[in-house]
Amino acid sequence: MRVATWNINSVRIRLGVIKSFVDQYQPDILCLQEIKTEAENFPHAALDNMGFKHRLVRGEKSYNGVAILSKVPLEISDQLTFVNGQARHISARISNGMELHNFYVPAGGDIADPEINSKFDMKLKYMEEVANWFQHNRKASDRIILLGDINVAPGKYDVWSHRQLLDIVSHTYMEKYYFRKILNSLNFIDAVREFVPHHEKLYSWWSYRNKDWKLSNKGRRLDHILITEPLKPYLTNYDIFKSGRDLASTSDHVPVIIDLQR
DNA sequence: ATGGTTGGGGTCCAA
Repeated sequence: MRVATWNINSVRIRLGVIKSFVDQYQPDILCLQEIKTEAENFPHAALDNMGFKHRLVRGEKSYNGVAILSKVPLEISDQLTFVNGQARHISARISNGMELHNFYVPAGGDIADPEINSKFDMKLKYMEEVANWFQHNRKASDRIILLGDINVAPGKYDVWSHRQLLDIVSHTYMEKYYFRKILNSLNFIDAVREFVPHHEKLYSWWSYRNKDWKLSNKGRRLDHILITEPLKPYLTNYDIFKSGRDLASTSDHVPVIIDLQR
């Protein structure tokens, strides 16, 4: 089973690039973040035509919003709301006993100080509540996938320059502390790093604000797929659709993919 | 130190 996560930065304007990705990678489950639409305006027909007969959508107007698109049946699970009422989480149970949690963690604004930037404060609190929820409501022996745009680059080699980004939101010690708390809540495994050594640079996002994203290559790994220990034996492959960043009118994030083989 | 770009909705906010 192939599972992918993609911050799509508006689902309605990206149907073309979603089709390109789906044709090339054939994911069984595609989790989207930042769909930027209310559920009633979600482009169900177009995604149904791409083979996703099962869809769970939690949207809001203009901002945020998440969706799970699937070729295999889904059963809606919790829709968690932390810190504020925003649409940043949706989850589903899959027939083989797995539970999938799709998150869009707050970006946190520009200033990395919770005292003067309420958005950064909200991000830290959000991550703390995610960690607490898993610790209290699930077990490390459960089969759980936690994925999405976590908006944290946790490792030195998850950013283009560790030194230059130490005080930049997404790579501060505070955010890395709470990322670690989420990992520790159920002993999650960072699936992609099972395949790529920690000293190799790896990104899933490149800003729009560069003339040539590939030339400057100032990327960060903000999108993650975490799995609990019972799923580790099934993890056979990963991919990051880096060339997708070159598609016309695409998101600033690219899809991150894993394969779980039965 | 600053500005660079994108999307949504509505003449600005969030990323």
